[in-house]
Amino acid sequence: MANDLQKPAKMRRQPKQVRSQERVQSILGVAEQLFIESGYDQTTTRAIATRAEVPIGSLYQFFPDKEAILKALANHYFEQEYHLFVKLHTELAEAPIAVYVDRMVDAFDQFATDHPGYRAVLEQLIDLMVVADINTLDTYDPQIIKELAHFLEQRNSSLDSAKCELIATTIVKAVNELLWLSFTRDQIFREQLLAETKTLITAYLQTYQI
Amino acid sequence: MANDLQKPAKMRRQPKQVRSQERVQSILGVAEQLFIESGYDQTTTRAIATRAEVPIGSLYQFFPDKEAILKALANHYFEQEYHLFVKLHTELAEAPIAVYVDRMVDAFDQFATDHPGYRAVLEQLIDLMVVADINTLDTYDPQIIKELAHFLEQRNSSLDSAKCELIATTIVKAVNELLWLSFTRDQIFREQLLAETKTLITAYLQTYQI
Amino acid sequence: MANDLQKPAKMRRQPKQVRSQERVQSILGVAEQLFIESGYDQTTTRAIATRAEVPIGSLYQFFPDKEAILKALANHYFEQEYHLFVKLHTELAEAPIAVYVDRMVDAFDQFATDHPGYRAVLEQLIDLMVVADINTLDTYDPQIIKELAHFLEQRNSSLDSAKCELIATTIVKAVNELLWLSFTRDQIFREQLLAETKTLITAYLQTYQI
Amino acid sequence: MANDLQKPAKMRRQPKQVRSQERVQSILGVAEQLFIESGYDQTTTRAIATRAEVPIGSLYQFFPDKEAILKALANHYFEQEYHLFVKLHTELAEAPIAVYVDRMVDAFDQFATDHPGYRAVLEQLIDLMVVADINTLDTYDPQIIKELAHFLEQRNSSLDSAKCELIATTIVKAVNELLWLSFTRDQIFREQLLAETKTLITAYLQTYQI
DNA sequence: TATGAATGAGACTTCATTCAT
DNA sequence: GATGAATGAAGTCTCATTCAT
Repeated sequence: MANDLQKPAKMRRQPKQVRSQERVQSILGVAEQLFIESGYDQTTTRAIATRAEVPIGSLYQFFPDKEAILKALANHYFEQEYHLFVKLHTELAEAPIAVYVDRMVDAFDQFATDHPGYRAVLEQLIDLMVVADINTLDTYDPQIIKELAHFLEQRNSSLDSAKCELIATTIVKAVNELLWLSFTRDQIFREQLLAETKTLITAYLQTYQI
Repeated sequence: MANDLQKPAKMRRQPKQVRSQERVQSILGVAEQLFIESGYDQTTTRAIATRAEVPIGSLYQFFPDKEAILKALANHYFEQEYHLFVKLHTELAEAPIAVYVDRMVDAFDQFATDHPGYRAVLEQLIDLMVVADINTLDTYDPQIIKELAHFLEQRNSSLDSAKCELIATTIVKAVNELLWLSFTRDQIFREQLLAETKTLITAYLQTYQI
Repeated sequence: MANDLQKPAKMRRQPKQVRSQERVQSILGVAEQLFIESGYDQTTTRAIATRAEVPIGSLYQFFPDKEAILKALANHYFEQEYHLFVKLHTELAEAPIAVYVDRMVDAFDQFATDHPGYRAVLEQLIDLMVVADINTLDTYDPQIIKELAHFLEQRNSSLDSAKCELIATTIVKAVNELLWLSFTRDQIFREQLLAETKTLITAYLQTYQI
Repeated sequence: MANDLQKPAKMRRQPKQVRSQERVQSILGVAEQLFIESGYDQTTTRAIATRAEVPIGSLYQFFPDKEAILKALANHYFEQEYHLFVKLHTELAEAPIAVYVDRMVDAFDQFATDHPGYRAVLEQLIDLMVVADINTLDTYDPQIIKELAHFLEQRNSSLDSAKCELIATTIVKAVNELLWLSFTRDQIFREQLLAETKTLITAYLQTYQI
C-alpha cells in the first residue's frame, strides 16, 4: 500500500476544486525542476510560486511550509516506485534471475528518467532528518525494500526474512546510486554503466541461488 | 600523486606560522562537524568561526569564501582516500580476491569512521557543481577510481583499460553508498551490511576472473 | 516629455496603495538628506530605513538595491528641472536676453534650494557610471540641454542645431557649478555670485546675438 | 607659496631616504589611478598598497590614514596649479585679453590632461569637508583664485579687491567644470567645448574692460 | 624600522512566513 | 478563500587600522 505519510501534515487541505488540483501539481512540478537546477536550500518558496504562476499566499495554503513541498514530492516518488516494483514482481515471479534483474534495472532507469528530481529530493529529505536527528526509517518507511525482500523470500525460501531484507537493502541502494551516477554522464558511458549494474546484481543474487 | 585541486584558489595564503596552521586545522575540523550536524547550507561561516574560536575576519583570511572551506575538506579526503588505496594495492597485489575485497571494504569503513564528514562534503560538492553546471569529472578527478582500475588491469590483463575503469567506478560507487548507509544504522545491521557489501563485490569481481 | 529612465528597473512595483506611496516618498526624502549629510557611500540602507521609519525589508521591496534609490532621486530631479525649463521658455520666448537670464538663473537657484540633494546625487550618479564604464549620455539623456538648445535656435535661427547644443551645454554646466558653489558660502557672497553668474551668461549669449 | 596644509598631519615623517621617497610617489600615483577608476570610497588602502608594491604597514607609516592620501594628492595638485598661474600671469601681464584667456584655458587643459585625478580628488575632498562640516575655505585655501584676482586687479585698477575675487572665483569654477566635462566626451566635442569656454570667459572679462 | 596577520563592527541584501484586506 | 505587501533576523563578506614580531 502506498505510504500514507501524506495526510498527517503535508496538505493543509484536500484540494477539492480543479483549480487547486492544478495549482498543487504546478507547484510540485516547478519545485522538482528548481530543486534539480539549484538545490533545495537555494530554491526560494517565492521562486516556486512565481514560476508556477501561483500567488505566494496560495502556495502556503496548500503547503504549510517549504519542507512540506519536499515531503509531498518524496511521497509521490515513493508511491510510484512502490507500484513499479509490485507490478514487476507480479509479472516476473517465475522469470530467470538474469531476466528479472534486466527488467528491474531498466524499470528503475525509466523511473529515474521520468522523475529527474528523485535523487535531489531524497538526498535533501535524508539531510533534514539527520539534522532533526530523526531516524530515517521511522519516518520514511522504505516500502520498496520490503517488497523486494518479500520477492526474494519467495524465490528462495531457505533465506530468512531478515537476510532477505538485508539483501534487498543492498540491491536497492547500489542500483539507485549507480543509476543516478549514470545520469551525470554521456549516453555511451550511461549504457555501459547500466549493463554493469545488471552484471553486479545478477552475480550477487546468484550467490544466493535466487 | 595527490589530487592538486588544492592550489587553484583554496588557500588565500600558505599558512607559514604555527598559529595559522592551527587555526586552519581548527576551522576545517569545526566545519566538518557542523556540515555533518546541520548541512552545508545551514552552517554559517560565523558559526564555524565562533566554534573554532577564530575571529570571522581571520577565517576569511584563510578561505576566500564558504565554498573554499568545503573544497579544502574535500581535497583533504580525496588525498587520504587515494593514499589508502595505493597502500592497499601495494600490500595486496597478489592476494586472493576475497581477501582483497575484505581488506578494501574494511579500509573504507575505517576511513569513513575517521572522516565522518566525507559523505556530506562530497554530496555538497557535487551539488555545487551541478548548480554551477560544471562537469564533476572536469574538476574533481577521481583518483581512486583510476588507481583501482589500474589494479584490476594488472590482475586480469585480458580486460582493457576502459572496461577496468567502468568496473572500478561501479565498485567505488556501490561500496561508498553502502558504507554510508551502514553508518546510519545500529551496530548489528552495520556489520551485516558490511559483510553483504563484501559478498556483493566479491561475486561481481569473480565474474571477471579477478 | 519627461525622462523615462524611470521605468526600466527603478521601482520593483508600482506603489498602488497610499501607505506604499508615503513610504516611498519618505525613503526618498530621507535618502536625499542623508546623501547630503554624509555622502552616498557613507549612507547605509539601514540608516535610510530607520530614519524613514520603514523596515529594511520594505525598503528593499520598493527599491531593488541602494543604487535604485539614487536613480529614483535623480529622475525626480531631472523631471522637475526639465519642466522648469519648459515653463520658463514658454513664458519668456520673447523676453530680452537679460531678463531671460535673470529669470533662468533665479529659477535654478530656487530649484537648488528646493532640492538640496541635487548636486550630491548627480555627482554620485556620474561616478557610478564612470566606474561601470557607461557613457553618461547613453543613460541619462540631458533633456534640459536639449530644451535650452531648442530655445536658443528659435531666438537666433542663424545658429545651427549642433552649435546651439554646444552653447546650451556650456551654459547649463557653468550655471549649475556656480549655483552649487553659492550654496556653500554665506548669504552675501551667495547673492554676489548669483549676480555674477547672470553677468557671465548674459555676456556670453550676447556674443551670439541671442 | 604653496599651500602648507601639507605638514600638519599629512606626512607622518619626512621621507629622508630614497626608498621612502619612491614609495610615497608610487602610493600617490597608484592612488590617483584607483580613485579615477573606482572612486575614493571604493578604493581600499590595501589595493593601493598592493598595486604600489608597498606593504600595507609601510603605507600607514607614510600616511596616517586614507584621508591623508587624498589630501596629499590634493596639495600636489594645488601647488602645481598655482605655479602654472603664476607663470602665466608673469608671461601675459600685458597680453590682450583674448590671448590671455586662450593661453589660460589651454594651460588648464594641459593640467587636466597631466593630472587626470584632479577632479575626483577635489570632489571627494569637498565631500569630506561637507560631511565633517568644515568650511572648505578654512582648510583649502584657493590660491589660484587669489592669484587670478590679483592679476585682474592689476589689469583694471578700478575694480576693488572683493570684486576681483568674485570674478576670479566665477572664472575658475566655470573653466574647471567645462574642462572636466570635455574629458568625458569625444575629441571633436572636446575641442569645440574648449573653444566655447574661451568665448565664454572672454565675453565675461570684456564686460569688465579687462 | 618594516611588515602583514589579525581584528570585528558593520555593510548590503535575502527570504520564509504571516495576516490584513 | 485568495492575495501579496510587510517583516526583521540573519547571512556572507569587507576593510581601515593596529601592533607583535
